[in-house]
Amino acid sequence: MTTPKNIQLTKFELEIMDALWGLGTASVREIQEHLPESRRPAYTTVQTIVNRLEEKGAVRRAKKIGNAFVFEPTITRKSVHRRLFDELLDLLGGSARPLMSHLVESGKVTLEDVREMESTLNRIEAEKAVQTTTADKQRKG
Amino acid sequence: MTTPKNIQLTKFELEIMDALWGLGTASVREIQEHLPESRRPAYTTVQTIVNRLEEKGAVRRAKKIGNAFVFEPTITRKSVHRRLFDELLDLLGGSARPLMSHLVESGKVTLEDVREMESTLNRIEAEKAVQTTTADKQRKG
DNA sequence: TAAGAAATACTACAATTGTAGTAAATCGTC
DNA sequence: GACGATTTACTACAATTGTAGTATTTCTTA
Repeated sequence: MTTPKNIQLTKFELEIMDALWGLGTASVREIQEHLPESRRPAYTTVQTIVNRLEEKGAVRRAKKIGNAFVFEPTITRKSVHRRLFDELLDLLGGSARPLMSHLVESGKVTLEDVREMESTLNRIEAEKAVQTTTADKQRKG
Repeated sequence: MTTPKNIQLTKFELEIMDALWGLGTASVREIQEHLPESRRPAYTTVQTIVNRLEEKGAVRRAKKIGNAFVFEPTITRKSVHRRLFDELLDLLGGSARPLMSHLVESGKVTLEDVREMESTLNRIEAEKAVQTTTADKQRKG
């Protein structure tokens, strides 16, 4: 990998990124218009944030159309979400349990979700087992 | 309830709160000494943060011992954690699924954890069913 | 009760963030 | 190629946050 991408994004910056991730690639104008009109900041405000995002290395100028730059994300939504998740996990003491309690208490998780989770875990376990077996064979043979 | 407790805490403020939650009740001095010595800020820095926490309504002066105030949290660790959790959930689009994927991918959740989660959910379902039945009876009776 | 220790109250200041205005460059079009 | 529209570049400023110093008050104890 080239850069560790340890980028800190503020809430507002995240919103802008979210718009950009949704659009794939966009000019400042497009980003601004893609924000919920309830609280849509001035054009130049969005411009400022996009510039800061560029400084932080979260977006880059992909090309120019007319006299406007078209920006694209240089970090994935997933990587950012994972970082946020990891940070929260860290705050909660590093253990997954409290997070799971919250999930259950929030009522946002169904039995089906959990069963899905369980089967994924089972699959992973099975894969690990296979790898172990293979390794054993190689050691022996 | 009296106050909505919609308190925004910064990372550092959270660290201070964490120390205070751990101690239960403490003076500025005690809080400072309870922080990891690797990055332990000046006494007056901690003092400033504690004052801001007081302004934000997250702590209160419980009493005075000698010439030092003893502070106590006015919000629970759990409520703050839940808020953080809800905010993250919101950022991830409000669905629990991505969070659960992250949990599995992080390798921090065991099959046992998930089974526990499942049984909790089952229990809740069962309780709901009972309540419904009771309500039915009451409607009928 | 006076001195020294400790705590508080108040002030300061730089970095970051939210928010936007203004001037200058550039583009499309008549 | 001049002009209006659009963009960008640059600047500004208040609020929040991290960080701590100094002055004043208050305790404790010799």
